[in-house]
Amino acid sequence: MLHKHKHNQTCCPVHVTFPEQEPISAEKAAELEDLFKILANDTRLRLLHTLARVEEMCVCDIANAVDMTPQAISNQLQRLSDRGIVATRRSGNQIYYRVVDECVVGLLQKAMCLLDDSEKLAKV
Amino acid sequence: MLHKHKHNQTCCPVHVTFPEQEPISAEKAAELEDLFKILANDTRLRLLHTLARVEEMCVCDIANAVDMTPQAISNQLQRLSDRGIVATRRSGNQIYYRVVDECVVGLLQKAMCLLDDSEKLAKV
DNA sequence: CAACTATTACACAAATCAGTTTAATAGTGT
DNA sequence: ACACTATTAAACTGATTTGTGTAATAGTTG
Repeated sequence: MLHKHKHNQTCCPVHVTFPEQEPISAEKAAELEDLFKILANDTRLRLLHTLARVEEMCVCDIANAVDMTPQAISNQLQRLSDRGIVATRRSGNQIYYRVVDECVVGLLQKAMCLLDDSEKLAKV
Repeated sequence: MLHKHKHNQTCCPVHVTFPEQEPISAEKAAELEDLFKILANDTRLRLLHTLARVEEMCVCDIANAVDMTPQAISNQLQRLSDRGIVATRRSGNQIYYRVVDECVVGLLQKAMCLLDDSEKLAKV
């Protein structure tokens, strides 16, 4: 039952080790917590995934895309903007959001891939 | 100011796109949220990082390593165990924890790498 | 300026969460 | 059986978070 790794996965490494001997610093752990926290919300994840597939999109269009109110969307876009993950551009009445931190999207992509892997494993 | 990507980073892809045209499903977003949530806590991150560097470790040793009470540690280890990220083995009085989900550790490693990248960028 | 649209700001209520405290459980040694 | 250690369970508190409702702001159009 412990033979979890079939070596036919697309994301998971066979074995991960941390080369450094030192434990992670409390400061770095806090930074990591912040990073994961911003991704630990299904609304923000859907916003990010939506924005990652287009050049830019205005709030009401995003709200329609995820079927939520513009207020709720604006709340979360603000948080993504505060972290520098997305940025805005005003054009008339609309405010257009776009992804500027590709790294975070890369992390999201990796996480989605991991989930797919475990689903595959679960089906065996 | 928008030229963020210097192409000398170690983790961040230059540009990430999601090949699929469909938006992420609410169900998958919820799964992702759960995955990131478990990582969105500095205590759990320190536990994971500690465990990823050894074969296995008992609760009191982990508690010492991160300088917290065994009760607090046990709380979080339980949550990691519930998700199948770590597993336990009893030996006498001690209960030894070990990492069994290397994928999650891989995600942690990638996140740490991203943070290092942004620090490097910030210093420029 | 007035009416309208798009977005954000703010206060709020419900839910979730982390660490503490206290108590219970499991195993060891005498 | 008893004392002891290691770990977990359960209840509790304070803090954080999310979407909602309402109001405010910015821009457009007539």
